Amino acid sequence: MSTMLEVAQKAGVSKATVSRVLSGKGYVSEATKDQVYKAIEEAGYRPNLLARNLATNKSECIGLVVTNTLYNGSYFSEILSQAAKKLEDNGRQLILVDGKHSAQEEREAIQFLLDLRCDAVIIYPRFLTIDEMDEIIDQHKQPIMVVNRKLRKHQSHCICCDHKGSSFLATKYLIERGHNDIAFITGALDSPTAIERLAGYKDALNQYHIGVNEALIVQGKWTPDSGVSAVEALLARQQKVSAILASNDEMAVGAMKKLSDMGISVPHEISLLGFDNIPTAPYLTPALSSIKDPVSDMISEVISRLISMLDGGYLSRDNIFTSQLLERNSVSDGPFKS
Amino acid sequence: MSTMLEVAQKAGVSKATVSRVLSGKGYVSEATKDQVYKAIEEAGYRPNLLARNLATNKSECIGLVVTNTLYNGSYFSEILSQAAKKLEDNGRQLILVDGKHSAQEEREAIQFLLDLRCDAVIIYPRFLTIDEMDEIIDQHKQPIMVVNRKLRKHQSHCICCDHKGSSFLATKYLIERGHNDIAFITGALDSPTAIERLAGYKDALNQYHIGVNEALIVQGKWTPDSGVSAVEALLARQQKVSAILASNDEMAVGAMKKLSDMGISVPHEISLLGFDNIPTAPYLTPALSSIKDPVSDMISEVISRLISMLDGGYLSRDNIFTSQLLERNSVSDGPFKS
DNA sequence: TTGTACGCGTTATCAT
DNA sequence: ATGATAACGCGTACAA
Repeated sequence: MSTMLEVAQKAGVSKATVSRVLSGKGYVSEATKDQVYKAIEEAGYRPNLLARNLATNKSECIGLVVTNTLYNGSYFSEILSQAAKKLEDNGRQLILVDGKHSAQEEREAIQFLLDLRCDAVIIYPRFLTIDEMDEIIDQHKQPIMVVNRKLRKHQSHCICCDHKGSSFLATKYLIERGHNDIAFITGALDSPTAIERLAGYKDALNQYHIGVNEALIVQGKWTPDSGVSAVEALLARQQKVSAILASNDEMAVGAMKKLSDMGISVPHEISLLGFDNIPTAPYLTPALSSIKDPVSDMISEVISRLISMLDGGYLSRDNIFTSQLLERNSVSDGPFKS
Repeated sequence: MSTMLEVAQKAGVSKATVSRVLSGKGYVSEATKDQVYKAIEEAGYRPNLLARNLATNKSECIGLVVTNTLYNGSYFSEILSQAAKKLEDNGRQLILVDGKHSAQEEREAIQFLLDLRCDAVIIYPRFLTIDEMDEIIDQHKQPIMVVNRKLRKHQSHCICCDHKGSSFLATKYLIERGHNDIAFITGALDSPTAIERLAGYKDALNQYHIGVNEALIVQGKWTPDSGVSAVEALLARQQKVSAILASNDEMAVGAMKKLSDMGISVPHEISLLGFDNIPTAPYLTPALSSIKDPVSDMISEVISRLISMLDGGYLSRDNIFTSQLLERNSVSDGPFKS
């Protein structure tokens, strides 16, 4: 690992000059510039980012915290893909660290990124509460953006979408197609998203004067397997069911698997809806792709915002993604039979 | 951002003492220890990792480079999940950076990680050649481990598995069930993995004296959509087909979608196999889950090795994962009908 | 047991 | 246009 000093000596100049050549800041003659470049080449020199970042207190990279329980989600790769691509265009590096599985560890992950002097950090939280995050944002100078949670205090530091509204629309869609007995598979209920989607379902039923039948609501855990179990539980309850709305695609896939094992052809005898739009799900039934995954859109938006904060001035929009997503989430018709 | 110096002053001691308290190295009396901790608390002090790493030339974290074209793969989340969990137990941080989409950029990603002084870096390469990687490993002191590629020179720095063998077994499985007209959907042929799987297919056919019919081989691109296209291409060729082997699950899913659109029930009229074992695929047909994804196993193994290199001495096993995987890849029976 | 002083590799502010 | 030199925040011999 050769240092700047070695390069300087090889080139017969001072450290300062080498630094100028590398940064492009300050005047330096073409002649010495060439010498320096040659010396860099010869020495196989690489700037030490730690030293540079220590001196400048910047790092040209932004951090992302995701709890590793979410790594399993099929849409997770989509998130990363989005984020990396967007940042790439901006010349910054995305670095991902694991939020593990507790509020404390999510906190530490954020700290780790900040301790590395990331220019900003994005968190897709799972355990931290809104108030905790508001507090964390207060305590740090670097921008900290929160995805999929509506903060109380720092509204411009978060971005979220209307899960309740989407769920409402999905339910409404089924109702309008003549379904009165719509079962609902929830996500894990420690998740705000799960709760909101459940609320949207209930709202729609109430609004159409159908009424909520608790026996039609079964608790899932976001996984395909829990979708299978959910259908089993549903059957055990002996309820009449003409449609099932699952809180995400993976559970919908599991549910469909179970139904199909029992000889029930999904697109015909029963309607089945999921959210998210994971890569392989569209091939299961067109109905599944009718609602787009909002998460990657949120990531995309948050990065745009971050970039303009870091590069441009400090404009602080309020979070407004809700209405746009609601619009997009309108359910398409598709070859649906009830 | 308070510094160590501030803490020292608050506690009425020197920087060195604070440093000792934090690191646990060297003697320090309980009394001053308490004072220091109190001062740390009051100041809300956080060690600056850049400074620390710069001074020690270590970082307690290891880097992972994955080309973002692979982010889309459904098994990608599995890789991360594995890696993060394993490292978590070891008290290290995993940081992921994007290898983007060229050899040059993969190179830069590795450099970035090294420049950050990661203790080691793992690369799941897509564009770098074996020789280039051997050279990179030569040039750096930090361990650089390569996944899914067999290096020429640094055999102990890579880990791979026998894609050809797996493919051979899968093909053999179909042959033994009476199939003589087995179509094969390749992956993108710029991928060594794709080529090896194709080779395994051909070997099996030859070994059983069935002979390779080029008209039954159709080129895919790893995606579900390309699986659909592949089946379409196959049909256009008017060949007799009783089974299809796809080079990964996503293409298998696409293929099944197409077949099912045409009214062909997959488990009955035709056999369909994929690799990988992605989360939602098992629900499509049991056949798809018959061959396990080797990638996350490789990652897991490489991390184990890395940990013993970093923590323990420098034992250098040769890469030997092949045989184990071959064993595991044996195809299960499942409700398969030909 | 604690403090001093120097080094880690850069950047940045002065002079020159 | 270029060169000293002081930060940046921390670790660590060495001395006390």
